[in-house]
Order: sequence, then structure tokens, then C-alpha cells
Amino acid sequence: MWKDCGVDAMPEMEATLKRDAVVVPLAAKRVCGAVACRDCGVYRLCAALGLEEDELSLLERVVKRKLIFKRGGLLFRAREPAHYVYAIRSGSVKTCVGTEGGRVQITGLHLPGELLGLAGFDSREYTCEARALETTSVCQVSMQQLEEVAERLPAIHREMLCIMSGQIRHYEQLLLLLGKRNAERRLAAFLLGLSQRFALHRYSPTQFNLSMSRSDIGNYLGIAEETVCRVFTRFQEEGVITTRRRYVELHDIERLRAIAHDPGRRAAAPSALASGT
Amino acid sequence: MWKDCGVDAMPEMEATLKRDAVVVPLAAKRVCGAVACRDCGVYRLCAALGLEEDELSLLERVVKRKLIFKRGGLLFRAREPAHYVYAIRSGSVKTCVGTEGGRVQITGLHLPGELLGLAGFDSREYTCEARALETTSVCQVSMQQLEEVAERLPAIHREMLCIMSGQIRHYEQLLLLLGKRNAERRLAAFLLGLSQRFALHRYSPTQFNLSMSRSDIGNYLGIAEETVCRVFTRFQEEGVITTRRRYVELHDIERLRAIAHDPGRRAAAPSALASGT
DNA sequence: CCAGCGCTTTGATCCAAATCAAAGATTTGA
DNA sequence: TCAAATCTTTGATTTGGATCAAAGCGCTGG
Repeated sequence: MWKDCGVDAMPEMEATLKRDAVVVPLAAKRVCGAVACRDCGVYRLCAALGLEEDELSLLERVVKRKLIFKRGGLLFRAREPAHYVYAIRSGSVKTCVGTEGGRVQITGLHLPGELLGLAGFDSREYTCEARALETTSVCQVSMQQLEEVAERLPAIHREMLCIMSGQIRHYEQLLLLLGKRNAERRLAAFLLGLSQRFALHRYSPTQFNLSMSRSDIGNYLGIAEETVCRVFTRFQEEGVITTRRRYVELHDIERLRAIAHDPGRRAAAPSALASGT
Repeated sequence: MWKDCGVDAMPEMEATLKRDAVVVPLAAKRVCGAVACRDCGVYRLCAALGLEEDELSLLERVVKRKLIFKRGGLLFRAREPAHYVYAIRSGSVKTCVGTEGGRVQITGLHLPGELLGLAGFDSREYTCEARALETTSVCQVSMQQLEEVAERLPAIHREMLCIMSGQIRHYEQLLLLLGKRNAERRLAAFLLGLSQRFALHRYSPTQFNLSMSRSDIGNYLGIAEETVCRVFTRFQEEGVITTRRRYVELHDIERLRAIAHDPGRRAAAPSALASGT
């Protein structure tokens, strides 16, 4: 399903850290495999813009241009001036933050229709680094011009607030995942989450490409890559999933759900204060 | 102990879901121990409002009222209509999210000057539950009226975006913390983070009240409460800190920093793709 | 078509932290 | 003031998952 549009991760040894994005003229409307505008997370934002001027001209004014990044390509670095926001049209992107200690933590896997780079609104700098996990097509949106338009159209700001609050919800879920111990549960929840998101964007919820290596997945979920392998193997033996490298098929969503939600053993339950459900 | 405010979800008390916050007339300007308005996280927001009308009258229009919650008091529940945003004036609040599995994860400890409840902007519902950890004074701000004013003043929206992006940065840091293994590092980073935040609001950065129980701290950091105790004891033996129940003194910030940033052993390092620093 | 490299898998061993237990220390309400 | 109810600590034991090692596998480029 990924190959048909030549998007599959041809890990080209691109040693270059510089942006080697390919600029695509806006005229080239449809990128094969890309989400349609109306499935894009910024669609409502674009729609709001359309309220007052000719749709395309305004889009051109704010959507700087369409870019294509190769696997490993850098969209932006942490602490770099945040001039642009990116909407993913096809492919996938991972974001990560780093400590002084040199450790790196992957904080997000972003799929088509999602928006990147808004978190730096406050400091006007990106808070994390973003890299394409495979050949990825994005819309690059100028923050400054977006702000200028927003000055007159509060709807723009409201959409931005919505997108950010969505990001916050995502992090809350991830925290929930990392707080709970068990590796099986983490992976089950991870797969289910992906499945849901793919479904949201009209991709198959039962077979997809992970696009991240075992090592990245481990980092993202706070477990060792060997453990990721072992759990995948176990799931496979139980007939819950099938994997072949980064390609996955989910055979038994219910079982996965059971694993992910397993009330299981005690896991640092908060005091009565917390459990006020 | 929680009975004092009748908020805890005891079966027999189930009916008392109502907030038993004490309403303080706006006239009562200074709450002992509360942050001054200009140290409050929403100050810029309030200031922006002041631009166009008499300060107090507009504040009264948007800041619904000042409330005081007792320890354990419920500010809001997850999935409840998000009518208000809360600015903490004094005390502290914890936020937590829950899974179907019944597990609860504490996602935040909020100190004076911080803002709560904005994450629900998208869905117009709170995404998490918020409870006072001690007697806590807050400003309750009406979302609807805030939005009405924002319609004319983009600055309001910009401030909200800033506050949200700050929240996102906080979560990114927390993820970094939960991703890295070692319990000592988690606790060292936790203490340092608190110290910084207290300093930010003009409280002592070296002696403060944790306000959370060991159990809550463990939940927040993804470790068992017994481990929290043991690590605190170890820190104490090394002369790095002193604790007495929830009261802490930091004696050797540098040492704490060293522990927190310890390059340490391998910890699921992401692939070359990720470490593009 | 083959060699090299990076990713994935599997096995063996070790250890930090979870669990299980239970005794102090506080708090608080009867 | 006392006793139940909570927290905190500390000790003993267990264990999931990290580490260490070392084969397979599949691209990718020469």
C-alpha cells in the first residue's frame, strides 16, 4: 500500500544534515498517496482563510510551498527560529528532544494530516527536532503571515488553539503509556494508537508500515529494542499480529485491546486523592 | 482525612460531586501567600485585557471569581464541559488522566501562577481531572467570555497560545524524564524542576513543600512509592537533601544536577536517524 | 552478483526496581 | 486523649526487562 506511490522508505544514504527538501510548485496539486486537503489537520485552518479571499491566492500567501523530504531529512532542529509550521501531506515524521546528558527521547510520530512546529509559538523557536522517516511531502506555512492573517481572523487562532490542545491530549496519552510498566501493554497500546490514527485518515487500520525502526520504537516507548523484538515475536506466536520488518498486520484487535488495558498488577497507584473517578 | 471537604469519591458520599469551593468576593484582594497578579501566569493575559477597558471592571467580567479549594477539592473532572480556566494564586493542584483499565496517571503538579484547563479548548471538555493538593486559591475565568473578548483582541489568543505551548514544552520534558530509566535521575530531575519553578515565582528554590505524597510522586515519575522513599533516603545519606514528610531542603544542587544529567548507561538510543545533533 | 552495513532476532545473564511484608510516625476525628 | 486511618520507611524476595553476545536478513552500492 505504500509502494504504489513510491513512498516506501528507500533508505538513501543521505549523509547530509542540510535541508535537501525538494520544492514542488503549488500548481502540482495532487501528490500520489498524500491526504486530500479536507483530510488534513489544517484543513479547517485553510478553510477559515478561504472565508475572505480567493481560496488559492490566500493559500499561496500563507502556505509558503510544498516540500518533499527524503528519509532522514531534517524539517527543523530544536532551538532554531520557528518561522514555519508544517502540515504533513504524505509520509511520516518523528520528533525528538534531547538533554544536556546527550540522551534523546522521541516524543512523536506524525502521520499525514498532522501539524508540526506549533509548540514553539511561545519562544518562537522549535522545541524539538523533526525528521522525515520516509519520503515525506509537507506544506510549509509561514508563521508570520499566518499571524498577520490571524490578526483579522480570530478563527485562525482558534484553530491553532485546537490543534495545540490536540497535541496536549496526545502527550497526556503518551504519559499514561510511559507511566504504566509492562512492555507488552506499551506495544499493544502503541499499535492500537497507530491503527486508530491510520483509520482516521482513511488508511487501513489493520495493516500499515511502522516507518520507525525497532530501536526508535523502543526509545519512543521507553523500552529496549530487543524487548520490542521479543514482544513482537510473542504477539506473533499468539497470532495477534504479523510483522515483516516494518510492515505490520493486526489480526486480533480485541486481543490487543485486552492486553493494552489489562488491569494487571499494581503499578504505583496514586493515593485516594487521585482516584476520584 | 479527605472527608473534611466531602469531595472524595467514597461510595456513600457519591452524591457530593459538587464543588465545595469557598467563593471569595473579588474585593478581597490579597490572599495570604498568594502570588501577586504580576507574577501570575495569566498576568499578560489580564494586562492585555486592561488595554481597552477599566482594568478592574474587565477583570471582573472575565475573571468570574476567586475560589478557595481545600486539600483534595475537585476543580474539574475529565470529560466535563470546560466552561472555565483556572489560574492558581496559591497552593498547588495535581492533574491526572485515567484509562479504561482503571489506571490513573498523574500528568502534572501545578504551582501558583500557572494556568489550568486550557487543554480542553479543542473538545470543549476538560481532558484531565484537577484536584487541590492543599488549601488552594484560584481565579476562575469564564472561557466563553474570554473568547468573546478575544474576538476583538488577538493578543488574548496569542497569550493563550503561548500558555499552551509552554504546557507542551513541559510535557516534552516530562517525557524525557519518563523515557530515561534510572529512578535516582528521575527524582533528582523532579526536585530540580520544582526548585526552578519555585524560584520563578519568588519562593525559596532550596526549601519547599512537595505537597504530593510519596505515592503520588511515584505515580507521576513512573516508579513505586517504596522506591521514592529509598532514593530519598539515599540522597539524604549522601547529604544532598533533607526531607521531613513532604517538606524538602536541597543542600547540594550541583550534585543533584550531576545525578539528573548523568550520561549513564545506554538507554534505548534512537537510530542514527534520530541523533542528528 | 557479491560484500558490507544496518536492522532484526534470539539466547544467556544480571540487576534495578517492583512486590510483598510489616513496623514506625502523623494526623484527625470520635 | 486515644485509636483508626494514612503515610513513610525499611527489609526480604522476586522478576521484567536491560545488557551483553552473536547470528540471520535484506538492502544498497560497487
